[in-house]
Amino acid sequence: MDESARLMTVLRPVRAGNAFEETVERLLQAIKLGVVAPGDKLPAERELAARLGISRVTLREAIRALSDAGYLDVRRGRYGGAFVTYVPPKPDAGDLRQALRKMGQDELSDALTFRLAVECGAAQVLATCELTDDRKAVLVRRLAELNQAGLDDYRRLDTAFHLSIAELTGSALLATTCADARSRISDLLNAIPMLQVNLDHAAVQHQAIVDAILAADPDAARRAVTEHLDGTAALLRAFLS
Amino acid sequence: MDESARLMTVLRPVRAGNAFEETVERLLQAIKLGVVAPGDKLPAERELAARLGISRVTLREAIRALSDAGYLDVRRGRYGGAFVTYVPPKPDAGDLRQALRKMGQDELSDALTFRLAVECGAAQVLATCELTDDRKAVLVRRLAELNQAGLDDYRRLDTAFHLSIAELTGSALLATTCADARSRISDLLNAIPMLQVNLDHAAVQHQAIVDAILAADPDAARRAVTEHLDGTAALLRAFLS
DNA sequence: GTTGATTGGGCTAGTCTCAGACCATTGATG
DNA sequence: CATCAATGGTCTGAGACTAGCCCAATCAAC
Repeated sequence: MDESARLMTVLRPVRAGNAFEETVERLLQAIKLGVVAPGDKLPAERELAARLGISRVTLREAIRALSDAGYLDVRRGRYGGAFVTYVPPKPDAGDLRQALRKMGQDELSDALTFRLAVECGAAQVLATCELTDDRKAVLVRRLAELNQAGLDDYRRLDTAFHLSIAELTGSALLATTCADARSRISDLLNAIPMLQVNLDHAAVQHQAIVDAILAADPDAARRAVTEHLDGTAALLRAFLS
Repeated sequence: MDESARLMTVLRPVRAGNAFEETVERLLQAIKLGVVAPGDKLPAERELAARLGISRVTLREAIRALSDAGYLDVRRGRYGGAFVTYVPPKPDAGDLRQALRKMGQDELSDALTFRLAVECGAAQVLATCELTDDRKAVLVRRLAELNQAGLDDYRRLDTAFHLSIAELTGSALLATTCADARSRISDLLNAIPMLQVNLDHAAVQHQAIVDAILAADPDAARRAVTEHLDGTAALLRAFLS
């Protein structure tokens, strides 16, 4: 709150861990957010190492760790690669309680507040842009895909829908930040039992978000996103008690 | 926009540079945001290295570079340390144009969008919280300090005011993100000539932001922040043309 | 003055990380 | 069946980074 708090904020660790650990986290983020869907493969090692700005040796250590942990299946030879084998565990109230306890109240609160702020910010910015028709089409298509999703694909397409909002603003920084915010709670979201009631609710809220953005009404967009995310947060907090 | 865009977002470089470069950036952020005011000193090397999670050797290289560049004055012995000598250059339209050109249209647009989203998000979250009296007091005090500021202190106290909004939400992630967003354009902001008209305008807008937060009106908070930041963005864009 | 605590300055041995080269495997293609 | 391009697997030497230690300078307190 005072000046020293700001020192803590800015003079925080420069690196979250060593190159290996950070690489594992990044790959895990790509896998758990469904950026590379189950059955798909990661880019080739040489290309991926270049994209991540690390050496092949370090990347391979990370891939090895994820392979050992059962997230990836690595195959050699042409048309080989690191294939994603991870499928999110079935939603389970017990797992959720355990994950919530492991995360800790403060960290959970921080993550939820962070997500609320950046997703609301992204939506209201998008509602302020003059969207081209094809951008509008992307948004509508993502919503349609989500609504047609089966239970197995729901979380992945839900993620895709939410991230699309940030991406469509055209700000890479904002897209990155929203992806980061979501990945911090993706395990929790995946563990929430999917009741038809909740899915119906979410569908209505998703539609409200899209309507507000297409209507260029930032206040409505803000309220719609807040209502949607507050619903999820309330669900999580209910399991915590 | 499509799936490959999301790959770019998530599989971005793990590290922005080597430890030395990242440390220089971090210290520069602390200096330019005024987290350590001119004349103040950084924490002792041993403590700072621990906070930043790097070795003293690397930290010293960074401090040496900033000392050579005229940002710091390093003194040995007890009560010594690395004292901040940097004072923001006088606002200058020519410098601003040069900085804007150097940054590039896309990067500028990204940074401005990012800042708008996260600061709006922070303000509306704060307007949704049930604020304790002392948190309200912090906000009001920061605003008062800013209003009493002379031209030399204005930018630093303006930064302090804006960052306080994010800090008061209690989310460290959000505070960090807002600090990052601001530091990306701090050089530009510092170069904007300070006309009394603009300062008066800003004061009214700052008051509107605080009023909306204290009134627990997130829509009003969102609009007030948007109006304020749009004003700054318009000023910058005017200089770019 | 002398002392002692605190601070920056510097050295070393060891670990992490990297770039680049080369090897081994695979499977579509001809 | 032979080819060959793409891919993972491996090694090496060089450079970056670290932890820990001790030295040198400074200045308030005694």
